[in-house]
Amino acid sequence: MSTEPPMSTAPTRRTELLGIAAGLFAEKGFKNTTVRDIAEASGILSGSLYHHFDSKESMVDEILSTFQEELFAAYDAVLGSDVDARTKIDRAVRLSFEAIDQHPHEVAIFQNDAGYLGGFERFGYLAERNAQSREVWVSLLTEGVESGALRHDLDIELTYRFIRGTVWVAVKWYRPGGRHSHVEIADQYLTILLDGISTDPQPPSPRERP
Amino acid sequence: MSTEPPMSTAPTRRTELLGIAAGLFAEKGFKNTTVRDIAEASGILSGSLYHHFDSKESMVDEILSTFQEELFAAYDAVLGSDVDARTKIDRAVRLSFEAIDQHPHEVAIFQNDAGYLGGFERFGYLAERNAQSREVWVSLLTEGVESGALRHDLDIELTYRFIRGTVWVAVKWYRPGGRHSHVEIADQYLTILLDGISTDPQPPSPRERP
DNA sequence: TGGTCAACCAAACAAGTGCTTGGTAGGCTA
DNA sequence: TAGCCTACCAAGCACTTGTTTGGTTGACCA
Repeated sequence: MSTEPPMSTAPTRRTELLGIAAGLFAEKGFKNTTVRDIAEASGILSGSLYHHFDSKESMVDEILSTFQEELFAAYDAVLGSDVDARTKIDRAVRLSFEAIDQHPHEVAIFQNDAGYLGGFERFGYLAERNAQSREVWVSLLTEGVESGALRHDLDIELTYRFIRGTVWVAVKWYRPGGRHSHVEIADQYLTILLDGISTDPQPPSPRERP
Repeated sequence: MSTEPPMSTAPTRRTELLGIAAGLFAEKGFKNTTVRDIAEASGILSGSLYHHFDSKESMVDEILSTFQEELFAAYDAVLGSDVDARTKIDRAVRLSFEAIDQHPHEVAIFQNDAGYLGGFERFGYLAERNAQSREVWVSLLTEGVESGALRHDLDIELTYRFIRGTVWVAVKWYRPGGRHSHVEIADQYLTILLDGISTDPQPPSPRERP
């Protein structure tokens, strides 16, 4: 928004600094990260940051908006693809875990600081993206129920919230290169989400309580 | 820790202030809430808070430790109860959603600020409680698999993380007195968790990818 | 050789931060 | 009535915060 990002793929100092800032924001939170922290991690003084960015806020802004744009383009591609509902849900889940794998800092910042940042007018797009995400999932789940792939007694709103929560919270414990790849995690979650953890699946009628 | 809490059930000024602080911490985060915010919401000046507490940190400390003690006592009761594994899991899930209903501020603070606070020696018990929570769920799930109630191919560690994520993240959208009661939410989640959202449950073998 | 420019330094400023200090009003009790 | 205690005020201190300003360095280029 402020300075023109370069078209080349070579990382400029600007993008380098953004990466360092993203790591700190993700680790300690936006408010808890000082410009002096960012500067020190970059090997410069805090004032020098203002040669590249006009505020600390504009740093997160650029980090988040860039990421969100990419992410939602991917969601839209899934939503518009010509496959059955179950496959779309499968792909959307995998897409999310893949985003956590490839952009853990950005996801963490959004997960932890969207509430605080959303209070500023400048970050109004965060709430919009949130609504957009809801629409994507609700329409996927609705399509699934109507096509008969998903149980008819599903509360779509709640199901969406469950899925969203489980998927994105994973950024808190997932570590790239750790015990499970993001593909394995998506496999496991999809199995549980679609078929449950129980050995004796019961017909989709209200279960009795123990 | 500092001053003796009263035994009576009548809310003293101290507990009243703690409640106000908890609400602000939950809404804006610990670091983003100033002692002047708390004082203003309480109708006093910031310095007057230090008649009741010796630091802002000790306020969250008391808020969190009190809650955690209560919560884990309840978990221990479930773990030690003489019922089958599936019932225990059912109860543990319901217990968690009930905690969100009755202590939303405390849960939100733990959810949002445990990472930051955990860095201080004083809050080491947060990590301990985390480990304790893991042990509770891992033993519940293990018991479930061994008793044949749960699929034998479950990755217990991942399943625990999925459950924990879904349950506690609900504090971000759940509102007491809202569209769904915490009991209804627990019903829905247990249905999905145990039996899945799919209409045609497949045998617990590795599913093919689309 | 002189000019331009990105990248950075050194030093400061104003606002906000948690917390301290000395004092006071009013109720309770001996 | 005197003493004590809880709850608070008024004012400030030391420090941290994001940000600004004017200047410096070195690479590149005509």
